[in-house]
Amino acid sequence: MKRTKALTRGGVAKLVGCNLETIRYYEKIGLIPEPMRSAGGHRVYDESLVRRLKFIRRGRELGFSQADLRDLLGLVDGDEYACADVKAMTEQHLDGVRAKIADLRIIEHTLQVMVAECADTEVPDCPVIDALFDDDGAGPSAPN
Amino acid sequence: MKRTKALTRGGVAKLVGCNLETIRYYEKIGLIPEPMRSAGGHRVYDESLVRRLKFIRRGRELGFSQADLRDLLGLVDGDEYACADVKAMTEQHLDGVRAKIADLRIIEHTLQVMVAECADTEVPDCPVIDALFDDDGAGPSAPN
DNA sequence: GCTAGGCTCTGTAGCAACTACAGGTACAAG
DNA sequence: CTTGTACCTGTAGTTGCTACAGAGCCTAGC
Repeated sequence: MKRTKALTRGGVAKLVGCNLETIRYYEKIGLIPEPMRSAGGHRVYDESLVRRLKFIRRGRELGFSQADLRDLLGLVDGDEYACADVKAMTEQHLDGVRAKIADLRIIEHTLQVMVAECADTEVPDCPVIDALFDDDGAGPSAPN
Repeated sequence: MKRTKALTRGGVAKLVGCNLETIRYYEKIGLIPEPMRSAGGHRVYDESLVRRLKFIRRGRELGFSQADLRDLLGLVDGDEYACADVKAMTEQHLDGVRAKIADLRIIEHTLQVMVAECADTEVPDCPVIDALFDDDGAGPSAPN
């Protein structure tokens, strides 16, 4: 009893919840394998690809880069992946996330101070503009 | 007494602390005006451009997009800018920064839990991988 | 069986925000 | 006057997608 009813790209996109072009893109960059084709050349997917795509999308949601995911999937694709490796990668990624949060908090604070200085009166100079012109080094380590 | 000793692009880059190609790029996208040229075609800058570039770099450090900066600079370039507008833009940006922080904190928490579940023993399944395969909706609103 | 429409195919270009390179020219120091 | 550095131009690469055009497939209704 095969219930797989020939998943199309659009169907997969709907199941996974991503843009259908994203699937072709992931194929191009090698995150997912090239699927079977119908007689007319249309892609035909199976459940395992949906699973893989969900893994990728979830990883992306959590901020893993394509390179990270390539590594993680490489481990998963192996017969037996090293749990310690996965943990190490995740911890490293976690460090990156924390660094980003720290940077953003500095930015938040700086912006907050800038806004707070605005008296909303008709002062000749805008404190926000002044703050932008004066580079007093309250910037994060790596912007964006 | 003019002390402006014909700033070159490299000199400006050094003063501002950015890549020299960035300057040409900002010129291309219209964030800075096209400068004077020497007889041989080399760009010649003055102090006002350095000031403008520092403004842009500082804004970028604080996470303002090019579009934001275009708007801010548009206000500054006007004879008299509306302080309230600047404040509104900054507040809006601040909201965005806070949203990003909130998202990253969710990610941080999720990753932390994933890592914590790793017992570092030889369990057959890796909890991190499992967590990535199971999409239980602990993702942020806007990834990246 | 046939047709209309919707889906999918391909390659390519675009977004942000830069960075880097190649091949050629200007300029400044010695 | 030569040499070496800095600059000039256009273009391509980065990450992570998204959108388009023009063609071809596929299927549901008749």
